[in-house]
Amino acid sequence: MRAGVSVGTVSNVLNRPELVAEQTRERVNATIAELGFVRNDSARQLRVGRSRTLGLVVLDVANPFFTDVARGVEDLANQEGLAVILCNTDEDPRKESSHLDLLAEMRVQGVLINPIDVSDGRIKALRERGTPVVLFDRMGDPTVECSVAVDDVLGGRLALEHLIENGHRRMLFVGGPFTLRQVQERYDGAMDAIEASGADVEMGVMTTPALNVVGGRLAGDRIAASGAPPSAVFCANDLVALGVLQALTHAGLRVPADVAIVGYDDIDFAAAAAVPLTSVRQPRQLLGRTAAELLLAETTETEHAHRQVVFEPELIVRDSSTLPTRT
Amino acid sequence: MRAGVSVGTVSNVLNRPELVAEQTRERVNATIAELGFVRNDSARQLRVGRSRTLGLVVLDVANPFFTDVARGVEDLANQEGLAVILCNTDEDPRKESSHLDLLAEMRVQGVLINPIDVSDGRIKALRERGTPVVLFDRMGDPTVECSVAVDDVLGGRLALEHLIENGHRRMLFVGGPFTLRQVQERYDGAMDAIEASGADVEMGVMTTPALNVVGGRLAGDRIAASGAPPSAVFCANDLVALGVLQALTHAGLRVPADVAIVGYDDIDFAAAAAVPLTSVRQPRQLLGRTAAELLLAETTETEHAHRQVVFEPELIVRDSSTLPTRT
DNA sequence: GCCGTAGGATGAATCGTTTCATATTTTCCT
DNA sequence: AGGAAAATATGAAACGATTCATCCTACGGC
Repeated sequence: MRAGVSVGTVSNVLNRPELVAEQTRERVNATIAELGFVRNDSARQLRVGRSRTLGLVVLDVANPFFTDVARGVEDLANQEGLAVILCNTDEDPRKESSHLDLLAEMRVQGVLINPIDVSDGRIKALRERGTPVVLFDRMGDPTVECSVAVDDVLGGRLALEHLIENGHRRMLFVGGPFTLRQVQERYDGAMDAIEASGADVEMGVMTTPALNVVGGRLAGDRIAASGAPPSAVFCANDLVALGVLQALTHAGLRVPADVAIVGYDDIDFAAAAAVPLTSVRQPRQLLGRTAAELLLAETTETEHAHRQVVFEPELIVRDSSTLPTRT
Repeated sequence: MRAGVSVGTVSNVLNRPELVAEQTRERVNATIAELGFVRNDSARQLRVGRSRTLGLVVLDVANPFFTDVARGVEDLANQEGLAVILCNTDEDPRKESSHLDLLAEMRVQGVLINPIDVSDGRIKALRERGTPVVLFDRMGDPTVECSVAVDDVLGGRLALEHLIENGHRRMLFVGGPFTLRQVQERYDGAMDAIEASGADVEMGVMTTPALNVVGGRLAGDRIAASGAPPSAVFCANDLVALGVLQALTHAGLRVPADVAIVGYDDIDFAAAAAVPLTSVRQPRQLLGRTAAELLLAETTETEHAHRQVVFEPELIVRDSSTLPTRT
C-alpha cells in the first residue's frame, strides 16, 4: 500500500491501534487522511458477521409518541456508534413484514419494534436466526424477549385519584375505540381508582371513533348539549382532551370551573392550550433509550436474562383540573 | 447446494428470475423457504459497491417539520426497497460530522441533509467520493447539488396580503431571533407585501428569544400591556402564535375581533387551538419525498442536471384572522 | 557468539454474494 | 438428421476488510 505497509497493518491501525508501533501508526493515519480513505463497512460487516445498525420499527414516526421514542433510541445508538434504520408500518402487516425482511437481510444487530401483532411468526423467525428483538409499548413473552412499556392502568388511576381528591364525583371517560389496548387500560385504571377510593363516584363513558381532536370536539358538543355536564372529564389522550376543551369553551362552559379536564400523553401542546391541560406524562424518550439499552445488553451479555421494564407515568397538574392561579 | 443447484443459480433466481427455468426457480424458492435462507446483504453490497440505504440527516426528528419530512422520505424509500438511516445533529457540527462519516463508511446511496453549515467540507468530500447529496430546506450551489426548499419569502407575503386585504393597517411581526433564515425571510416577505400594496401600513417588530410558546406568551403579555395593541399580529411560527393567542385571550382581548393573528407552519394544533389559527402551510411531506426523488434521480440518470426545487407555501385561513363564522 | 523472546509486521485465508465467460442442453429450421 | 441458435446452468474470480498463524528483527542474557 501507499504508506509502504500491508493491508493487515492498516486494519490493525483502525481496530487495534495499540498493537502497532507508534511511528507506523502515525504514518498510516497520515496516508489515510491524505488519500481520503474510507473503510468499506460492507466488507467489514461481511467478515465480522453483523452490521453496525439497529432497526426501529414503529407505526408512524409522525406520531409524537414514536418520535420521542425514536429520539431516545437514536441518542443511545449514536453514543455506541450505531446507526438507526427507521421503518414505519402504518399498522399494515404487509409493510411490517417487508421491513423485517429487509432488516434481516441487513443483519442488523437487533430490532426494536412496536409490533402490530405480537404473535407474528416473522418476529419469532428473526429471533431464531439470532437477532435480538425488543418490544416496546407492548408486553411480550418474558421467556424469549425483553420489552419496555408504560403502565397505562396506573396512568388512569393517577388521573382519577387526582380528580376524586379534588372533590369530583360525577365523571365522564371520553375515548375510544376500546379495542385499543391503551384506551381499555386507562379506563380500567380509572375504575380501579374509583373502587379504591370507596367514594360514591359516578363514571359515564362516551366513546369516540378515534383518538383525535375531531372525536373530542364531537364528544364535547354532546356533553354541552346534554344539559347536565359531568363535573370532570378524563380523556384517553390529549388530542381528545383538546377537542373537548374547545367544544366546551365554545358552548360557554368554563374549564375548570364548570368542568375539569384531564388528558393523557402530555404532548407539547397540552401546556400551551387555551387552558393549560392537566395530563398524564409518559417518559417517552427514556422508553426508547431503555429499549435500546436492553437490546445492546442482549447482544453483549453472555448470560442474558430477558427483562420486562415497565415505567410509571406521572401526573402533570395544570389549570384544567384545578382552580386557576392566574386571575 | 441443497436444491442440487449452484450458488450462481440461486443468485439468478433472486436477482434475475427470468433467466432461470420455471421448474428450477420453483425448486430453489421452495428450498429457500424450507431452510429459511436469508440473503446476506453485506456480501451483496460488497460486490455491488453500494448499499440499499439512504441517509437522512436532520437537526432533530422531534421537530414536527423534520418528522413530516422524514415520513415523506421514508415513504419513497420504502417504495423503492430502500431503508432510511436516521441521524439527528442537534445543530452540533461534531455530531453532523460523525454521522456523515458513518454514512460514508456504509456507502449509502445518497444523503439527504439539512446542513448546519452549507459550506461544510465534509459534504463536499462525500460528494467527491461519489455519494449524491441533496440539501433540504436550504439552497445549495446549483452547479454541484440538488436542493428542495419552501419559499419563506412568499409565505410571509401571503400572510400580509391576507391581512391587508382584510383591512388591517396596524400590524406587528412577532418572532426571532432574526439570525434564523426563516424568520428573516418571512419578515422580508411581509414587508414586500406591504410595499406592493401601496397602502399606508404600519409594521412593528417584536423579537422573541426563540420560536416557542413561551416566547409568544411573553410577547403577547407585552402587547396586551402596551395599551395600544395592533389590529393584527403575524407570527414567525405557530408556536409563537399560540403563545400570543393565549396571552391576549387571557388579558381579555378578543381574537380576531380585537386582534387578528396569523401563524406559520400550520402545525396540527393550529386547527385545534381555542381560536383556530390562520397559518401558512408548507408541504412538508412532499418536501421529503421530492428530496428523495431527486436523490434517486441522481443515482439513476446518466446525465443528471442538478435541480433546485422550491415549493410554494399555502395560506390556510381560519377564524383567527377573520370574523368567526361560528357565532 | 548463540539462543530465546517479545514486539511488530506480513500475507493468505475467509466471509457470502454477484457476475461473466463458458459449458451443456434443448429447440427449431432446413 | 444435422447443425445453428437459443435457453439454462455452472463455477471461478472478485469485492475489501478482518484475522491469525507466521515471519522478521532487535535485544538481552549467559
